[in-house]
Amino acid sequence: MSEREQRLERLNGMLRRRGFILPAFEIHGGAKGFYDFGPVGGRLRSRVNQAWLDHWLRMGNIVELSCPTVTPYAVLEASGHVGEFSDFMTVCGSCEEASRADVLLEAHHTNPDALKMDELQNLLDASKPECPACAATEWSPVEAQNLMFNTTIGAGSSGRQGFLRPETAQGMFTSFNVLFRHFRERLPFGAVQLGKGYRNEIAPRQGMIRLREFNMAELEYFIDPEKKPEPNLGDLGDLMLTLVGEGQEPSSMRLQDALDTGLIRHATVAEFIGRTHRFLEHVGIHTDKIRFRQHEQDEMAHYAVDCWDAELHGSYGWVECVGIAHRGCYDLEAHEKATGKTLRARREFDEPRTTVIDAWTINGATAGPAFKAMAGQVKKAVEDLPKDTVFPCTVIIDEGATVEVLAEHVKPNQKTIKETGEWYLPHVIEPAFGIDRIIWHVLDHAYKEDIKNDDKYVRMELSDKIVPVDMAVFPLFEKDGMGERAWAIHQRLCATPGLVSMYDASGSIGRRYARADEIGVPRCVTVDHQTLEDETVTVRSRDTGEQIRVPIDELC
RNA sequence: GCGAGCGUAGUGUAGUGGUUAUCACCGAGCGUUGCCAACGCUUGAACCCGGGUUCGAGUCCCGGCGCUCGCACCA
Repeated sequence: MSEREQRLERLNGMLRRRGFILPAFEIHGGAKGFYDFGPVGGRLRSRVNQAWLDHWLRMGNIVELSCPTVTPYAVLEASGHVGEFSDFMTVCGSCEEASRADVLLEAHHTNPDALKMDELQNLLDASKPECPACAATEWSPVEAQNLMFNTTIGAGSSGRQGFLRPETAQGMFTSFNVLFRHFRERLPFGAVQLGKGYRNEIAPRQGMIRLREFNMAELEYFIDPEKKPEPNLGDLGDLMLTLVGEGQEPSSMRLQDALDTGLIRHATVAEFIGRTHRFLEHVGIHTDKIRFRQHEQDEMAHYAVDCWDAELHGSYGWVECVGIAHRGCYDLEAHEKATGKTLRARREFDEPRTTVIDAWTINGATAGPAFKAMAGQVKKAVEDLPKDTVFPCTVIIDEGATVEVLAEHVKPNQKTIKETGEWYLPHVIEPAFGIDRIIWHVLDHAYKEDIKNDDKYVRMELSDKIVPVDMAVFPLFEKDGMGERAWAIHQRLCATPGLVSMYDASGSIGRRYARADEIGVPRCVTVDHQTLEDETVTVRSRDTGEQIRVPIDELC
């Protein structure tokens, strides 16, 4: 086993032992792809979440949403997830063998793979294929079976099919009109959401890297595709980043240069790459272990137009932890199509545009009875004819048919249309963060093994911004009133909003410092005899071991 | 999903069908100790689950679950 693998085993053991992250439901045999954040990790996770929220909310045009994790079938069908992630299954009523519905129906349809679920159901009911296992012809209702977790919304036969969401994004897209009103109809703006996402992975691996239930944090940032974003990135532009362009070797360059040379194709994408880098650095990711990699064309998800991943380097090599995707108008358009609702923003023209129409249209009173069902298409065709058309004439309508249009069917069409603006589908830039993967790398990067007295001495060099425990309070001994004094200080610290303290009185003082170092407590407060006399304590720093004496009142 | 290996206290482990399952760290209590994993005593805690073979199973067999790796899948 390599030294890297041994370190990984020691790290994993410590994370379990000290309550950072642990396999879930272990006393029942465990469940693949599910982890608990323990008594230490739970606080770490919420601190990282809060840091992430603060990071985006400071932009000033971002709001936070919280949408359900249970999502109706139709939403994810519209988004493309059902089609992209699903097979349709049905179970034999006799032998309970599961079969793919489209495969059963191959003899009854030229391309059953393309059918929607209800079409498959209808065809299955109509054609009654034989079960390949037992030749029975009774089938259970068709169900979508894929990487999304299935569930039923409501009871019994009145239940609707739904899924646990595979991403938080869709709830933000379906909320677009609410967001648009909230922001006084002015783009750009964004919505963020922190929450659980679910994917029924075939093979969860590598601990926290591939989970079935995971913490996601996504920003959907809506922009006007015709309005060029500010090409000057300001101080973000000076960030030196490791970038891996499509088909290229990694190279280090200024973010502004990457945008100016066209390596990064869109200024807002570049801006978010910079902001993402800052966030990762803020929570304690080592900047020399961050790189941004552009997706290959054939690698991009079904919705993406351009995509960069933030990859972090750790015990599992380079792992993608953030995806920054230019999704175009894919999602809003998809939900528009599926629902018939409008999900658009308004763009006012600098000058009102007037269109003068001086041509022909149909005369409804005569053309209606003459063309009946085709009248609508005839109208469209006639309105496309030039002004100098002479009737009667032959026009070609949509379906390729030709019709004879007489003079009595038409009348001159003269009008002036004034438009002050237009409705358009905004484009979306989406930074999507895998919080668990980021936390894993925060822990991996913070884990330090020093040698002390020939032993490995473990210290988590976590950022103060996200440490699970801010201070630990120790009585030198639990006697002469030192224990009571220390407990009172501990309670006072815990009563300070945003501060977490830990009390520890067991074992020698050195052992307690070691325990605190192992979970990354930045400062340890020790109550000794002098405390009882002058109300001061020693404060010892995690990374230097230095101690200073401070009055209790100045602790917080 | 397929194949291979593995599964013993909180952690790391020993255990070649036969006592009360080994050792270390660890946790808790007491004592000692005036600030960096100290020491002594006491104590806590495990054979993944289920079935089979056997007089007897941690050990052998079968199934499940979990872990690791490879392939496949996914992004």
